[in-house]
Amino acid sequence: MTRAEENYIKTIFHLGGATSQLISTNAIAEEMETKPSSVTDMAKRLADKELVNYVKYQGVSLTVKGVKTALAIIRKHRLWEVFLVKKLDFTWDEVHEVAEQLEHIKSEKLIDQLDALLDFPKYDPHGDPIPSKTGEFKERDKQLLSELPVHAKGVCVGVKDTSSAFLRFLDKNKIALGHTITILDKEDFDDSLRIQIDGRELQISNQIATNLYVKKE
Amino acid sequence: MTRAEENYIKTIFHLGGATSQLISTNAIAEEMETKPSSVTDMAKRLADKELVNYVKYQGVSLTVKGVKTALAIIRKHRLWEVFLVKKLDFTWDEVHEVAEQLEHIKSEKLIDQLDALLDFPKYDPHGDPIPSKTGEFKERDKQLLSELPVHAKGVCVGVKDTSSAFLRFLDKNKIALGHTITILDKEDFDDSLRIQIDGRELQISNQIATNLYVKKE
DNA sequence: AAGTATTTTTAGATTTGTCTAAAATTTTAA
DNA sequence: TTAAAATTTTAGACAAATCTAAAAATACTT
Repeated sequence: MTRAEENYIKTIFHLGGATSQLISTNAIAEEMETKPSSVTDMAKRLADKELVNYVKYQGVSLTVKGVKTALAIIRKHRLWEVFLVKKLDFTWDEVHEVAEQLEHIKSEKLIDQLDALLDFPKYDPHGDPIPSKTGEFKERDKQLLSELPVHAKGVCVGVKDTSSAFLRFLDKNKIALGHTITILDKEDFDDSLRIQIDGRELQISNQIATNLYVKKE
Repeated sequence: MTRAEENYIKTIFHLGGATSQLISTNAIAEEMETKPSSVTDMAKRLADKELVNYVKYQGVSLTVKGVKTALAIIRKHRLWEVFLVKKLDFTWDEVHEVAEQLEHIKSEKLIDQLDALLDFPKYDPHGDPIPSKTGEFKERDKQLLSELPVHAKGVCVGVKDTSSAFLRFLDKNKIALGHTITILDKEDFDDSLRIQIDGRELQISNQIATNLYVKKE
């Protein structure tokens, strides 16, 4: 498996998951910041290797083998993210770029031992679940903060947007995974929220609330 | 810098160090298990980037910039080796292959933090010195065990051959870095040695003795 | 010093992954 | 339902890194 192939597989999983829904070459090209014609070329190569089903003019979906491959890469990516934050004091907005490189390192022992060093973490620094060695992968029970009714309480368990800008905003406002958030009030006009977190009161925009995952209490 | 370029720079340093001695394309090809014609191509590319001096039909040597690059890669390689052994329980014969991959990861913060996590180690698991961030690099004062006279004492500080076969031999015979070795006797016929190590007596061949570095006491 | 052997380079081909521009197909919409 | 718009594929080109086979340069040897 080449690095490029791995990146395509990961992107296809990101866009379509394990479903058989066909993902267009255009969508993949957009996500990977490349051209549709390049995607077509790669789609054929991946189909030859039985990692994807490719239907001309329709798109691609991952085969069982492709899903397995994708989960292995995601497992590596997220374990490395945990390592960077827990052991090397990276902030959660710094990890992605380096993990993108580390995820391609080939060594089963390396990943198994890293998993052990980190105490077999279940979630990465953004709250996303880490697939097990065998590819088990349970999406956490969660919902967007914006979907909670007034007076409801939830524990912050993840972020949808993982951009540096958003993550740094959260750091600046001391909003971190594990914190309990209570919705004090909703503003109909702009859908902004008044929340309580960590004993503080905060006014947050709808854009923030639609990118924060919470687990209802 | 591409991965291939980095590997060439590393090999040239390995064969010629920081000297201006020209290394033949043949020697490089042999070391890298590739063809001399491929080395010629790369030599031109590296010369374009001012990483090597290339003299047609004579060979290449590293420029100052090339040496700096080589030391940065070696620093990364050796720090990762320490990490694998100290944190992930790799044995010293398992680290090379994985470190070959990890040494190409690009992130200054990653290496700085890794260095700190490992407590700023001075030597890698094979006893080779780790260049500092600024490229400082002092070869340890050492000599081959085979060069020691009878009754001399030395501390084991490194290995010349880093093959799995040799390293596993050392493990099996409980010869490790830091152990004190005393030469009890030399056999003229085959240059084998009778040594004392860790309270035990051991007969070792000349081939072993010419691949073990000690620091005379 | 000339001729052979060795080393090194050049020329041309291959693979991977990418691109642009043009052709083919599918979708949308009047 | 047919023309226009959008999407997707093909064709041809390019760069990196490699190879083989042949040519060129250097080194050895008598």
